[in-house]
Amino acid sequence: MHGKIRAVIHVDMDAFFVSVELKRKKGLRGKPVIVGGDGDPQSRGVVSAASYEARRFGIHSGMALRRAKRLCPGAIFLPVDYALYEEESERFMDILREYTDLVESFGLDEAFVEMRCAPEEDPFEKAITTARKIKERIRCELKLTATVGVAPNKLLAKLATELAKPDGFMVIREEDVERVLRGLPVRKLWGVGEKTEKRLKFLGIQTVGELARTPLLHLVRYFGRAHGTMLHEYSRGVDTSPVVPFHEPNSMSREVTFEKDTRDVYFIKEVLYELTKDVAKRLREEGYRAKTFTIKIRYYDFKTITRSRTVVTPTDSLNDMWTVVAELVDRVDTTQPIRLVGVKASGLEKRGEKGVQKGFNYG
DNA sequence: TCTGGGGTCCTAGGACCC
DNA sequence: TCTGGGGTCCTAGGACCC
Repeated sequence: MHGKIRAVIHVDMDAFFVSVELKRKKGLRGKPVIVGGDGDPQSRGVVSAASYEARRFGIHSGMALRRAKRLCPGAIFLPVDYALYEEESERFMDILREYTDLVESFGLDEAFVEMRCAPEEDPFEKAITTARKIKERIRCELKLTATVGVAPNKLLAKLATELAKPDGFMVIREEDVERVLRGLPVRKLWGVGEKTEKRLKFLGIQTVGELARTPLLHLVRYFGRAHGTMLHEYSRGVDTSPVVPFHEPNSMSREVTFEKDTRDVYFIKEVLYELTKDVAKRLREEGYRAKTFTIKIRYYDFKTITRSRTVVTPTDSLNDMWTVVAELVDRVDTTQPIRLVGVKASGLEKRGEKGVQKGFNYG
């Protein structure tokens, strides 16, 4: 017994931040352009997006700007302009929402789309037709290119765009799944990052096909229940997660890396106060209260610690929050140079909604 | 080489309760 | 005197994603 075949579309904008910048700086087309940090390649920051010309030098997102500069001294570095990309992202999402309300944004430049389908319709054919229209409208109306994937679930739709980039279109049907996954390096699978790739390699597992042949019990033993089960399912192309248009936030945070490491406690407290202020402001703007507060400290050697405290009554008051945060700061070692500090509010509760009554007995 | 900032989810141990 | 099992919450750390 299985449900109706689904068809999920994944849309992924190509080199989004860079492409948006090129719309207002047409002279930079065809050049190695890098968007990241404050635009100064000597500052502490990373690449947020690189043009395909820059990628040819081995530059990719997440790379330190200093290193990118070394790899490609002639590259043009631009500061991140979130407000601009958000605006463009809105236009992108608006196009998608014209076809269905089942649009799940995933960052500014990606989204999953699922069509509602009448019983007599073929969801795959409907999705493919829609996907083509979407790609064309992004090209015409936004003057940007996107890669679009269509597959039976989110996992495979995202994999399709990954394989078809840039400016691509790829369909993975149920009958293609085994063939597509078999020879793929495990790193291409959603949820397999650097660490998991290393551990799998150590176990002699390099391809998704090999992963699929590994017994579930084996994987659970090595990676824990959740992760092991996930690896087992994903290696077979199995993913039942729905397209969810809206997620309630679980946390709100602000953090900042200093240009130079510091041991100045007063300075650290000042910065944390500003970050706390920002988080408090956001909580109030969006109508949440939080009951757990966490500070994060990253030392010069990248060792990172967190200290948190949960209060009984959720709050959005700066005074309450700062009282907790200041107390947490006193619990950390400030004799070693610090490169980053952060503040996080979690355990969020929508303002006006009382917490669920504890011990209430239904039925 | 030298590693952002904003998130998500999971694990593991201890406290506490029934 | 010794021994349960299940559940939830809290804290700290870690992997992963864009």
